[in-house]
Amino acid sequence: MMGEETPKARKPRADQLRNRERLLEAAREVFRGEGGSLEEVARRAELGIGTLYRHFPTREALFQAVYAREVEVLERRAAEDGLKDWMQAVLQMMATKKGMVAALAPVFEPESSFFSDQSLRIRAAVAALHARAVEEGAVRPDVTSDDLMRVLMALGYGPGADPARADLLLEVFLDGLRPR
Amino acid sequence: MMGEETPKARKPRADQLRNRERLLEAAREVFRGEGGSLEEVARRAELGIGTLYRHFPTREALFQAVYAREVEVLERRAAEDGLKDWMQAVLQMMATKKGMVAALAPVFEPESSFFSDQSLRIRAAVAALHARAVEEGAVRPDVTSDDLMRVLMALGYGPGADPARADLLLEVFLDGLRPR
Amino acid sequence: MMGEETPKARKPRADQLRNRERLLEAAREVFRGEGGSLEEVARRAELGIGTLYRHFPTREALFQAVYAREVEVLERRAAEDGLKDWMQAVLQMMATKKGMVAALAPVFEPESSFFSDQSLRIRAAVAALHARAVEEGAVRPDVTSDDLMRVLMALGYGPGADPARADLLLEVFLDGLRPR
Amino acid sequence: MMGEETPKARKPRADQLRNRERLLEAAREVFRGEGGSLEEVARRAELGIGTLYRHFPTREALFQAVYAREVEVLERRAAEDGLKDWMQAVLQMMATKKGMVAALAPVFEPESSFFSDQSLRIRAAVAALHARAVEEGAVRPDVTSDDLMRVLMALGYGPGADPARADLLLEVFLDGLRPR
DNA sequence: CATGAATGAGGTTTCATTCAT
DNA sequence: CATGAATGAAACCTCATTCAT
Repeated sequence: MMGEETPKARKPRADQLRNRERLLEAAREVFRGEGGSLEEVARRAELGIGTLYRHFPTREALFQAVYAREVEVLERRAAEDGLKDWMQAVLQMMATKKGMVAALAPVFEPESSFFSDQSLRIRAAVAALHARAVEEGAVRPDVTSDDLMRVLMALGYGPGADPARADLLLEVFLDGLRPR
Repeated sequence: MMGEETPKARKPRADQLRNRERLLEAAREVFRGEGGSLEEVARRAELGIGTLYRHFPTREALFQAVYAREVEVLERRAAEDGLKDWMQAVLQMMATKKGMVAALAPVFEPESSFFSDQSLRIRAAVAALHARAVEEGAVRPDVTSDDLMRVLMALGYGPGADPARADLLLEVFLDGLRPR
Repeated sequence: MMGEETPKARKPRADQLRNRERLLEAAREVFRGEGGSLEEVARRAELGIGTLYRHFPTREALFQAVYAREVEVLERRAAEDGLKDWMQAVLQMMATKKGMVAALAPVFEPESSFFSDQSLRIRAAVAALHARAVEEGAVRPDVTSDDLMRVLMALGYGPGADPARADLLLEVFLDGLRPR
Repeated sequence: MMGEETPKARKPRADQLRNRERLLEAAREVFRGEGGSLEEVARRAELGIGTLYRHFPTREALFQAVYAREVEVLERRAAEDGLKDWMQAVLQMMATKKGMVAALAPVFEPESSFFSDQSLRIRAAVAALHARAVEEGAVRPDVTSDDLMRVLMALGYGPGADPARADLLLEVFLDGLRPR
């Protein structure tokens, strides 16, 4: 398979990391478009399917690896920003790095327990943000931190989501969030 | 297969329509629950797979037909209800008739041009609702009618959407929607 | 796939039974030789893999179907013959109809509960044979009816089994079986 | 991988043998339990798969090597024991060291010519045992030494074989073996 | 018209084997 | 020599679609 593209050249061992990157990059591209077979990921990375499986023994594992990094960034920013800034930043990232979006979706589906690690971490981060905002009176107390995530996911990812409108709708929502 | 149920009677005409209905109903049920093969649809409709294909020559065709149905209901209600009532009703329907949700998603994806007919009709309906609401001062004029659809999709369908929270979040949005 | 062999000819519906037979025959041949993929069975039957799966939705189902018939024959004869005659007959069948042999193996593996139906039936038949033989004083009472089956399996199927020797060894066993 | 266990030492020679042993031991364990990939063998031996292949260039080669080992033991005992003791011992070994059983099976399949070396040796050993037993009048002369092997294989390995019953059935057989 | 058997492409996964390091 | 990453053939299974009856 590879042989057809580089008849003689044999990939050296040190390329392992490189291959991993290739697979992740390919996976990012493929997962973007709803669906996508692992075979396609391998093909796009110009690697054998076996290689993919060596690096990521299950579909889930690949998924997680693709998105782990994105989630980390979000988590970090949650610690630094205020609620509004953070939400705006998230929308921004969603607009530009489409990969992250797909990443977050499963995180907030309670069923998917295998994402628990990342899920827990980011939820904790958002919970802190939320708590601060409630204290400051910027958020009605009957709206939970999970609600905030939901809205974010929806605005950035839901069907019909449009980055160009997301900011405005976020503002609308934040306006509505203030306790009456 | 069907022959066993209607041993003698060779119904001529109305059965056609009946079958179409059965198929649509079955498709709705099957598409609801994440996936489902056409074979399963046919089985549930107690019809042969061949019959399904006579009525709907591709999977897409069946999808569209199912979706047309739901959209009509929404359209009708849009003419009767006020904005808030309508939105609540839509959320309600989303919560109970999961099929509709899946149906609507493509409507707001601009790429899917084959849905254009229904898409245009419901958009027109919502536009009317929106116009009234803006006139009444219930909606900031910089929020478009498509934005309203987005919000609905988001609350009812987006990742992590939870019917139990949707009503509250809709209220928050509507609060935020009022011109300052 | 079939098309390549019979470019125009389309198999008529009535061939369904024929196909079933073809699959069973192919399975018998393939299963004979330790292992064998379902794909190979389909290939040998000159049918698509999908067809195989339509007829036998699981590997187990195919297995059972292949051997159900053989077991029936054994069962019938058990009712008619005496112990020695029956055992000789079984060895005879094992020697000629290799399929049956493979059939019986799982029957006497206690783990495979899915064969329980056939397993139970034939065991019952042998138990009756055994009971009669014990009464007649032809079989030591500490040898069970399952033991008898074991011996048969061993002589007819075990590694190195040789039909040409089986009769003699059976005789040896029967001699040994007499209560001292 | 191994490097981590032996950080500095570059053992020159004896390690080779050691590795071979480790691989054989691991293979024995793995082959025991129905299947098992070569990768698993290597892992269990705490060696690289490449190393495995250096020692045993094909799966078959490994199999044979494992088998040779077991057969040697049997051969040695055949020289020391009497027939009954030896047969009991074999059954004993079969019950505890399942690996050996799988190993022996091919020996008595006349098709597998590659096992000929070991096959010949053990056959010779059994032939000697058999000859002695015939002389002593313990074995009907029309029963061959291969027959003895067959029975043994079958009782210990055939379908439905049960170590708990094997001893009794062996006794039955030996009883039957006595010339009338 | 209705039926459902047949098809095979395509997805997932495993594993023996090769080869650069 | 030892290593293990890479490979891809091959197994398993599902499902949209076609077509003879």
